[in-house]
Amino acid sequence: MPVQLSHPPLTDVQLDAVYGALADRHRRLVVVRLASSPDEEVPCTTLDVPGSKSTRSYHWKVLREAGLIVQRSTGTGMLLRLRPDFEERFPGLLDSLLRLEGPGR
Amino acid sequence: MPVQLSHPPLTDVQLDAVYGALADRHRRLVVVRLASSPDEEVPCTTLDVPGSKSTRSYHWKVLREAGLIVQRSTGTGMLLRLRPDFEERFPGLLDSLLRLEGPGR
DNA sequence: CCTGCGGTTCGAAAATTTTCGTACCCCGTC
DNA sequence: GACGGGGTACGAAAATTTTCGAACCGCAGG
Repeated sequence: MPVQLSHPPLTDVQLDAVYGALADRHRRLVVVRLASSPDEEVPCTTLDVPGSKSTRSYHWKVLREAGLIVQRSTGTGMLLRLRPDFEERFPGLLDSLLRLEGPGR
Repeated sequence: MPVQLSHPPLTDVQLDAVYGALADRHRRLVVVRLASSPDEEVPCTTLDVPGSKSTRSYHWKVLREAGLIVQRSTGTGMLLRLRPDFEERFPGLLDSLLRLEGPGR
């Protein structure tokens, strides 16, 4: 089995988790990057998150469990993209983030 | 001296601190409450934050240092209000919070 | 088939956040 | 002026988050 990645139902995700996930600058910048092309799947190797590979993996998990991203394995590498239904669950939250920390900030 | 409460210049406040402060539901609800009447000073005794008095005091401090609130002592009790220049520093962030957790949610 | 690369998970250690008690302060009241 | 109510600051303990290494897995290439 290609490793089970838990993407919780968004109805289970609480604001605590979302704000908690966004309380880290590197994670915030990942979200901003993904949001800049919401339909694109981005290889996680291209994302600027410091630390060992287990640390990076931990950050993807935090973002996943906050409902912010979808993570898909391609055997040879991981792809991340913005979770498309996030906006529906927490409308406006991402807009607000992008306005504060979007391109050019 | 009536106890020195540190209200940092908003330019010093980072988004990390703001999202961190909002990662706690009780603190979020305080902000929502204060935002419901932004010019009003609310006695902190009326706010629903559980814990001992030092714990409550700690939460005010977190909110203060995130630039979210202004805290004023009246000798006989503390008054809190929304920090008026917060919106200017982090435009849209409060709106987003209120939309998600405002009255009736 | 073996090896290397890119990943996850687990467990432990480190760092940070949260909680509380205690000591202390200010103010109003008796 | 002593007392009590409402607060902050500090220090220690508890809880949570973050980091890392080690063990492991799947796939692509030689």
